[in-house]
Amino acid sequence: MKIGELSEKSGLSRDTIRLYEKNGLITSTASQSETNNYREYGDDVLLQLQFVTGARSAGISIADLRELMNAFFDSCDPSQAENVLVAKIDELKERTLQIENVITFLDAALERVRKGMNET
Amino acid sequence: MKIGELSEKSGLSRDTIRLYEKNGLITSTASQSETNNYREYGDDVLLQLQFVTGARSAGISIADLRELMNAFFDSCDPSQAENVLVAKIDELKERTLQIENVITFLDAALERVRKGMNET
DNA sequence: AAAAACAATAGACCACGGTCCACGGTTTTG
DNA sequence: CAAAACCGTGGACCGTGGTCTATTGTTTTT
Repeated sequence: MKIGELSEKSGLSRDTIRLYEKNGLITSTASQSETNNYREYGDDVLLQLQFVTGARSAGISIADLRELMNAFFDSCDPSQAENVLVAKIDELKERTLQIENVITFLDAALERVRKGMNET
Repeated sequence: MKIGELSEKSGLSRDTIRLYEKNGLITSTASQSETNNYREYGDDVLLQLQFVTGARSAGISIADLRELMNAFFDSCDPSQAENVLVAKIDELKERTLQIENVITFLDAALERVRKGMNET
């Protein structure tokens, strides 16, 4: 499919898709026609974009994502890949801890607010 | 304490502390002396900064944090505060889901990489 | 063929979060 | 007192992630 359709299906703007591709998060196959240089995407790219979108909204940077992609697809140095993966997993677990910390705090605040409302 | 000491204890730069204060995440009491306008911070600010730092590293924006602070301290409209809190909590839970999603994916990738290494 | 819709590229632009710098004032130290 | 260390302010600056625009080229539609 071409970028417009992918944009439609993924919910991302064409610009964002091109940005992701430029940063190596997705790949377009060589264009079909000889007369244009339109990007052509396979269906798998849609799944990849869904993953990327989730990861981005989880706060993972594009650079990190690219590194992860490389670790995932690139078998040239498996022990290196393993290191990257382990490091990122740890980082993400740490992040969830922080978030849960904040949630706990907010829950307490919520409790407090609700009590205050009843007092009135 | 003055900003230098707070910077020392919090591990944040003076600039960052001023930025946070400008954005309403912390508050300094009026300066002691009449001749200067140095900021003066209470011990509680250190705790607040720790919270802010955790929240920031969890990917919560300064603007959101300010909103949360307002919801927390400001009792002028409790039901409004409650709404904000509930919304943010939901948002954070959603975020943890996304992160766990990514972790699962990375765990699978890790597994795969390790298998590949044994094959050799 | 002509118009409309789509695509590529480059570059400007934006918000965010944070750092750095230059300047001038204040306090502390020796 | 003099120098060093500290503080405040304003503005420039930077990287990140994304959007918008202008220009040009291609495909599709009528």
